[in-house]
Amino acid sequence: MKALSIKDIALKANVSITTVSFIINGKAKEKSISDAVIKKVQQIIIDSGYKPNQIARSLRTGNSHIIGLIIEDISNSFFSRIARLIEDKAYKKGYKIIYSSTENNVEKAQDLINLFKSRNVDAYIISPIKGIEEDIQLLLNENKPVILFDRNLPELNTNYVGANHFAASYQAIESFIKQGKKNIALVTIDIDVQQIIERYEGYKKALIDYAIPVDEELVLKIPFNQPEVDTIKQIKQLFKAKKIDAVLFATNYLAISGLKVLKQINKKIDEHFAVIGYDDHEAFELHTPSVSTIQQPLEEIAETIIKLILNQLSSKTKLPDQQIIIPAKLILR
Amino acid sequence: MKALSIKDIALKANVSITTVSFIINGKAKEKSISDAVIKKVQQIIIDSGYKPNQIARSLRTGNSHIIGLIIEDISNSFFSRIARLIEDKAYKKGYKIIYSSTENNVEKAQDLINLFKSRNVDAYIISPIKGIEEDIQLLLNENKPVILFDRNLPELNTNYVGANHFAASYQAIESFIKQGKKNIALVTIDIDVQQIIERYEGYKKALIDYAIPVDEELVLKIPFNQPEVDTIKQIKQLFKAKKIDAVLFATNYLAISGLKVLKQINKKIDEHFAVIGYDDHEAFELHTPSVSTIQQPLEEIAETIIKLILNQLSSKTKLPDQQIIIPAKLILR
DNA sequence: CTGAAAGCGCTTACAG
DNA sequence: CTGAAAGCGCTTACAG
Repeated sequence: MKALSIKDIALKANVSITTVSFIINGKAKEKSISDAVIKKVQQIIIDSGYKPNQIARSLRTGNSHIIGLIIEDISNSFFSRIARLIEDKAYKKGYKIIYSSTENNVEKAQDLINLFKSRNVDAYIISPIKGIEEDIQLLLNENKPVILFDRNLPELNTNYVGANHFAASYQAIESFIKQGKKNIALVTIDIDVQQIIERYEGYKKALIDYAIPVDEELVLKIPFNQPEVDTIKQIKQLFKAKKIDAVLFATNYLAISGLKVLKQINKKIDEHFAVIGYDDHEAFELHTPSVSTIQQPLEEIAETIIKLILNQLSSKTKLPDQQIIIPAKLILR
Repeated sequence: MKALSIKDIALKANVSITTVSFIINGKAKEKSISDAVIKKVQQIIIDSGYKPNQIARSLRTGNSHIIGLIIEDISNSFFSRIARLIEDKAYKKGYKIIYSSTENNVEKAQDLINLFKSRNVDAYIISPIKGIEEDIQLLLNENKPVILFDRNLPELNTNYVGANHFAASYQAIESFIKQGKKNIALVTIDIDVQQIIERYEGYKKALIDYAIPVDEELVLKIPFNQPEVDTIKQIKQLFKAKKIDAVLFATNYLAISGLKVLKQINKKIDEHFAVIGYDDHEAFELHTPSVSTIQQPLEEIAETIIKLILNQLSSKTKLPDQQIIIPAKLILR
C-alpha cells in the first residue's frame, strides 16, 4: 500500500497539483483560489488522510522544521533532562528535535553533523567537543543557526549558552573554606573542554584568594570514559593517601562514584568531611545526609537556547552572535 | 556556499552522473566501470569533501538507514539507557537512530509516527501507548518493521520485546512473604498499559498463592504525570494510614518518591520494613541501606531489539512475528 | 482564478 | 565500458 501523493489529491479534486500545493501551504487566499475549491480540496485531504511527503518538500525547499541536537551522552541525566526540555519547548513552536550522542568521539560527532546536514536540519544545538571546529564552521558558512551549549569553542564565532562554571566552582570552594576546611580535594575529569577546565580554575583561584596552598595531589583527574570500577579505585586511593576534609566533584557521575567509595570505606559525610557535587542527581538529595551540589538552571538554559534558535530562524538577516552565561547555583543541603 | 552535488562531481571528472552514482554506491565493478575512472572519481570525491544528499537519495529509494525510536520520556533513566544502548548497537551496523518522547500523549505519539514516516524511516522501535494501534497498523500495512518494547499492544500482530513483569513482581512479593511480611503494599501508577497491569497481577497472585488476603487499600495507584509533591503526599498518607511492613514500587521514580517520604517521616528500611524498587536507579544502591530492586536486563533487551530489526531489514520476505519475553531479575541487596 | 513545467539531487532501467 | 532520461513528490516563478 503506497502513501497518497499530491497528485492523487489533485486527481480526486479535479484541480492541478499547483492548486493543491497552494492550499496545503496556506497560500490559497494569497493566490486567490476560490473558496469552493479550497473547501473541496481540504475535505478530500481530510477524508483521505493525506500527509505531504516531507522528504520531497525538504528536497525542494531546503528546510525541514527539524532541529538537530547533538550531545555527549543521552544516558547522562543532565543531557537527557535538557533534551527533554528542549524537545517540549521546540514542539510547541512546531519544531521537532532529533538528537543523538557523540560519546565524546570526534568521528561520531562529525558523522552526526553530516547526518543532520544531509537531512536539511534547520538549526543545530551542539554540546561540542574539540576537533569539530571545522565542521561547525562549515555549518556557519552555510548560514545555519548553531547554538553551542554546556561547552564553548572560543575560536568559533557563534552563539553559546552555558553556566558560569568558574564562578560556581569558586563559590563551592569558598563555602568549604568558610566552614574551616583546609584540605580540599577536587575530583574532576581528564578532558580538555572548557567547562571542565573552568571548574578546575575556580577551585584553584578560590584557594589562592584565601591563601590556601594548592596541592596538585589533591586534584584527581579521572580518565574520560573509563569503567566505573577504575574510577572508584582511584577515588578510594585518593581518600586513603591524603588527609582530606572536603571534596568537590566536577560532574554528577563522579560524585556518584565518590559516594559509592564513601559507602564502601564506611566514611560518613559530617562536620569533618564535606562533599559538594555537580549537576544535580536524585541520589544527592536522597543520600543520608543529603549532598550539596552545584545546580545548573536547566529550564533557563533550555529556554534560552530555544529562544535564540527561533529568533534566528525567523530572521532573514544574520543576527549578532550571543554568548549567554547563566549563573549556576550552589545548593547547600 | 552551496553544497556540492553529484552533478558537480560528474562535471569535474568528465563523466556522467550515472557513473558517479554507480561508484558512490559500490556498484562500479558490477557495472564494469574501468578502474581508472573509479580511481579518478573517488579521488575527486575525497578532495572535494562531497557528501551525497541523503534527502534526495531517500526520496528516490524510499529508505533512509534511519531507525525511529519512540519512547515515553527520554529523561527517565530506563529509557535513556535503553536509547543509548540501541543507538550504539545500531550505529555499529550503519544505522542511525532518531528518537523522541511521547510523554504518554496519544496525539504526540501519532505526530511522531507521522514525522518518522514522512522521513522515510526504515524501521520503528516503539514503546507504545494505548490509542496508537491504528497508526502502528498503518506502518505494518506498509511492511515497515515495527518492534514494540517495554509494553505490548496485544491486538497488534507484530514483534515485541519486553521483560516478564508478572513473574518479576510475583517473585518480589514472594520474597517479602518468605521474610515473614504480611502487610505488603504496592505503589503503582494509574495507567492502563500492560506492563504496569502485569506488575499488579503478579502482586495479587503471589498474595493469593500464599493465602494472604488482598487488601486493595494497600494498593496505591498514583495518577500518571502528576507533580511529584502530590505523589509524595499520597505515599505519605498511605504509610500513615496503614500498617505496612513491606512495599513494592512499580517504577523507579515512584520508588524515588517513596524513599523521599521515608526520609521525611524518618522511617528506616530495616528488618521491620522492606522495600523493593523497579528498574534500577543509581540512588538505590547508594541508599543507606541499599534498596533491592527488580532489574530489567537493558543490554539484553537492546541487543534483542536491534537483532530483530536488522533481521527484518535484511530479509526481503516478511519474517514471522516474535514475542520475546526476557526475565527480569530480582536484585536483593 | 488556475495550470503546465522546471527543478531540488539523487537512482536505475534501458540503450548503445 | 558509459550515458541520456525518467521519475521519486514536492514548490513556485511564470503565463494566461
